Amino acid sequence: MSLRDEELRQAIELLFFAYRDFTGEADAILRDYEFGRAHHRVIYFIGRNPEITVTQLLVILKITKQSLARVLGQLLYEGFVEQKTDAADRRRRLHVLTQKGAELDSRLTTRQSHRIASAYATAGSQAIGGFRQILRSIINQEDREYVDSFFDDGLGK
Amino acid sequence: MSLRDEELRQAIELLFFAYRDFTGEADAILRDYEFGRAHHRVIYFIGRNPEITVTQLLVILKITKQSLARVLGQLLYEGFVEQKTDAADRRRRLHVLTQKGAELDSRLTTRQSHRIASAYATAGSQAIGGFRQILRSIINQEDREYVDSFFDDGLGK
DNA sequence: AAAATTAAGTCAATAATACTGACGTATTAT
DNA sequence: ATAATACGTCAGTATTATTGACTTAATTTT
Repeated sequence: MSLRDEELRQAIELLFFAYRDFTGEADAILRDYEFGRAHHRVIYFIGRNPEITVTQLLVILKITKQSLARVLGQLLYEGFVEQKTDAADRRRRLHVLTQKGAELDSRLTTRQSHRIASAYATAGSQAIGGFRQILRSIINQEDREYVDSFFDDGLGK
Repeated sequence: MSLRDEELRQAIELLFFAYRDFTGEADAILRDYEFGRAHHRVIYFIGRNPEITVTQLLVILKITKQSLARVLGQLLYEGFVEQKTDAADRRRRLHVLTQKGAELDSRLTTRQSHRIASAYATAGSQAIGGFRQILRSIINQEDREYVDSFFDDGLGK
């Protein structure tokens, strides 16, 4: 195996282990609520994009409507998410986190943020820039647009 | 939301999208074989660690024996993986890829490597270093040992 | 040599997450 | 009026994973 292949295999493994450990901590919290990773993603993206519609969630999450329906239905029923009709287009349902939902989002995100923050803390701003740049390059063009929407205007929405 | 929170949320999203798109391409190939991501991981780690035992696979993959049994059984049955008894300890089964398995591994890994290679190509060695350093920090202590075993001796095994 | 441990394989029952494909209804756009 | 969009829901299925228990074979410990 060439040095180059070895380098690339290492990157593959770094991504595998980092992603697994990164999500593992949140998974453990979710078990208390009898939620899975799918619930986490829905909560996360509603928290990140208040008043997001069903269609927008489907685009971001790239899951089928049926998968989303199950998860979103539970979150609505259990009061983590609230739905309201868009006054401008009454076909649309706008989704926001309730206080309960925001608390869970915060609990989950805090853990993951700490993990990132610790990694950032021991690294310089150059390393952080490299991390971000390379991850961004790995992402498909289509998804990059979403990511960039936060990158561009700094503080996001 | 503070600038710091925004920065950390961006990192969370970078990881989410990068990992999804990174695995998505391989998933598409696997569908042709009626295999899932679990099969990919088993093939990958057998390819990376020839003569690996069942127990070692369980430690790396952190799945249950039953989950592994199903996937590994299929791979053995369909001739992607071969098993031989360890002469030194005849309880152990050593696993290696067959030529067929090595070909699939190569097909999958080549795609993912290209994605990484493109990302690396436009970045400098500093950025690559930052990427690796931060991903490594995100990984749990226990798993870091495995990753480091390849880092340390440069070319690995 | 007997007892304990380890490695592997297998059983049954279950859960979470996702899929395909279709259909109905309300609302908005053409 | 007709077409398109947004949402919700149906039925049926697949994949990946879980827990917990048990057996067999081989090795290590006492």
